[in-house]
Amino acid sequence: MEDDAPSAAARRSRIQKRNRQMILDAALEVFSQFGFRGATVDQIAETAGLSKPNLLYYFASKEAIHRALIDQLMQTWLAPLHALDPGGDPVEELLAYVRRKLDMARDFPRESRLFANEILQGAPRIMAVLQGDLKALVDDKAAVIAAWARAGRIADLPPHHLIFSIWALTQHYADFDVQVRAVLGPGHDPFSEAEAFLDRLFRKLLAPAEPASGR
Amino acid sequence: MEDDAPSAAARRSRIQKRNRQMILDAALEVFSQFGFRGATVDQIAETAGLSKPNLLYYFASKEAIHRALIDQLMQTWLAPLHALDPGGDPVEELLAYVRRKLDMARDFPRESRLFANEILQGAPRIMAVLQGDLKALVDDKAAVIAAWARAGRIADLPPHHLIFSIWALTQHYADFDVQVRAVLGPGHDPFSEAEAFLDRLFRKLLAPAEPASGR
DNA sequence: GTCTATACTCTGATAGAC
DNA sequence: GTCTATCAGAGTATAGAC
Repeated sequence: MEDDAPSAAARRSRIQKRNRQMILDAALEVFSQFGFRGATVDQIAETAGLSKPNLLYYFASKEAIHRALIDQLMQTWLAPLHALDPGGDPVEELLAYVRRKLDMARDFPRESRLFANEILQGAPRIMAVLQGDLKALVDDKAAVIAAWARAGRIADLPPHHLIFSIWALTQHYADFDVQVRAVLGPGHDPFSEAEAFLDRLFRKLLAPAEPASGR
Repeated sequence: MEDDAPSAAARRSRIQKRNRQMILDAALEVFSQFGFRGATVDQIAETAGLSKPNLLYYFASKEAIHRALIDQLMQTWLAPLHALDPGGDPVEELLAYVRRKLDMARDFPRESRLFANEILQGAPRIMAVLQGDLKALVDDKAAVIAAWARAGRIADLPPHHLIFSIWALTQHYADFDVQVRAVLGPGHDPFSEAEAFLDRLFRKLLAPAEPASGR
């Protein structure tokens, strides 16, 4: 994506790696808040503590920084869903997935907002991934969930929309963080409250209509 | 917010009103996609079919257009929650609220994205509303929901987070529309599927632990 | 590798003719 | 009310000294 065979990353000095990482971190901060067009190289450079030309020594263009960030993001973004184990206990597997997604929202809110910004703008730079890798992964896991439902091990819900609901509910706490905090007021810990709430929500939602084992 | 007592709007000619509305519509299109900073006056003017100076004849600045849009938005944004009737049937009232919000997401996706963009950017222009009117309204309705829960008429869930979940799940279909469609693939109607799914989801979630009337 | 200086384009906004 | 022309400033990116 950026250089030739012997790997550009491998040839980088320690200071280069550190600066690249500082730039990417600063860019994440700025892009996630203002979107691609709303962000400026100046702002990123200042946040990174570098001069603008120096920043552009590391990345050829604003576009290149954004691409690097998005590429890096998409790799980790799909990981939690990937980990959904068809062999595990259905309810616990799905609840664990919810927890992983909520952990990501708490620990990487900027990544979540970067993604949200990209989608809001019509996903110009990641449409291919959405229609390709993401769709394939979701279809795959949706089939697993559908099989669980057919076996009566979880409620019979449309698997794709079930996955959407997990995304929506977890990412909301990252993307709409300021609104959540404004409405809750002080003295709340949104994410720990969300963890308990979402656990109850999905436990109740996923419970099969006729319990396999019951009271 | 913009002129003096005898109401600026009342004095406007038909053509002025029409142009103002065209500008606001174009601005909604552009701001909702790119956010405040990412949008350009040029782009709005072109979308509206006006020259840039002509557009700036109607609105003093880019900021003024955005403010007009946001003011207009916040009025309608709170209406669906306002309509939640403490005297109605709890489950049906909440399901009707979900349906209203989903209808808004389907019919006014740009408004939803404008709001999302504003929140993602830290809500600089609407923080006061969030902490003021919105919080007051949510606190009020949360008390209603809490009372329903205490009476055993719905499940005992944290009311604020229940409201957040309604926002998250409905707005997701507007804000992340391109992702939803990319993942579902062709031949789907996301909103009608969502309507059925969310109805089931909240019906199941809200069902009280021990049914008041039942089999 | 990093900086200063600068080229050049885009953007918000205004002046002034019609 | 609408347009052409234009300004000042911000924006991306590059040249070239160190």
